[in-house]
Amino acid sequence: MTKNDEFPLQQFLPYLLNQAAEESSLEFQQVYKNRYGMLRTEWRVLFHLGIYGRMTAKEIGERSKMHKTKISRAVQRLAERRFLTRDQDEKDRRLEHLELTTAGQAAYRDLRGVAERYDVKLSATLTPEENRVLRQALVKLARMSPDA
Amino acid sequence: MTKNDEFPLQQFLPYLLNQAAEESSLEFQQVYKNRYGMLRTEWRVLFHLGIYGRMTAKEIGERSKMHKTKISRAVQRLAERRFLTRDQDEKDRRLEHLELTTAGQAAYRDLRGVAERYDVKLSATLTPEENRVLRQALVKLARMSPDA
DNA sequence: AGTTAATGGTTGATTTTGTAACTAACAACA
DNA sequence: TGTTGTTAGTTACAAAATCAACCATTAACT
Repeated sequence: MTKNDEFPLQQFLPYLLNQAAEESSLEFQQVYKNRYGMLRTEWRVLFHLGIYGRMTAKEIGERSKMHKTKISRAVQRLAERRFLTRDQDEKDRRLEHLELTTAGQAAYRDLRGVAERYDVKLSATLTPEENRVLRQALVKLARMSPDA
Repeated sequence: MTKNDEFPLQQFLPYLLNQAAEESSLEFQQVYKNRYGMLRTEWRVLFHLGIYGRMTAKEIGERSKMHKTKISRAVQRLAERRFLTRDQDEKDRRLEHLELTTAGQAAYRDLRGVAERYDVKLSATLTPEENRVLRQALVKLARMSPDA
């Protein structure tokens, strides 16, 4: 009783996207986890600060679409480990400007290198067309602006 | 001090894939969560049984790449809610054959309809080329066989 | 048969996430 | 000034995922 023609689960986009996302994240995850004890939210915050420089938790939330509690906890852990500093805004004391420490910048540069090489490796499994169209389609699905 | 040219985070495949996966899963998640109180692992198990019929937890794990503890707990919850039955194999008493109940089949058919319509909706935001190439590339990245 | 290894599946402890309620600060406006 | 509403960020508690250790059973090998 093999009735495998009922629904193409492997073609269902949310399923397919999750499978591909999980699988393609594994190797990079090993690195930021083993090398710096970071979680996914933490490398994301780290990268935002590394790329865009000094910014507030709110701004990170707007760019990354992560929930503010995730960001709050990631910032806490990164601050404990001295990867970033928190600096209260003088005019609006609700705001905290976050900035990478030297150690944070070093970790960022290191992981950025890993990410760059890993992305090249992943891209190599796809044709040029697949690479181009894939990224384009993903951006649409994530409803993100292509640059940002 | 805006130094946003350092690393194209939005082009980093694991990041992009996760963003797209999360975003594109939200709407479907609302349905299986609100309508049946299911978790992601649970609808996945339900679908596997709905599509392929009677099978064991191990077989589900091989197809879905979910960890066995996730599957074990999903099966428990689905069994409690009478969406599936567990039937011990006579020859190898370690094995349990799982099968959807009538209620489980009804839930599967309902959710499958939702999934089909949702997939059409998602596809509609992409061009035909994007749809074709996207799925093709995702299958490669997920290291899955296209049909299954 | 008896011992050891491997397998299918479960459980418990810990970590991580999600949700909602919360605090402190600011804004708007009477 | 006082009241009400927002906003940035935190915290508390429940829900869920992770990881390793664990049974029970079967397989493999002597």
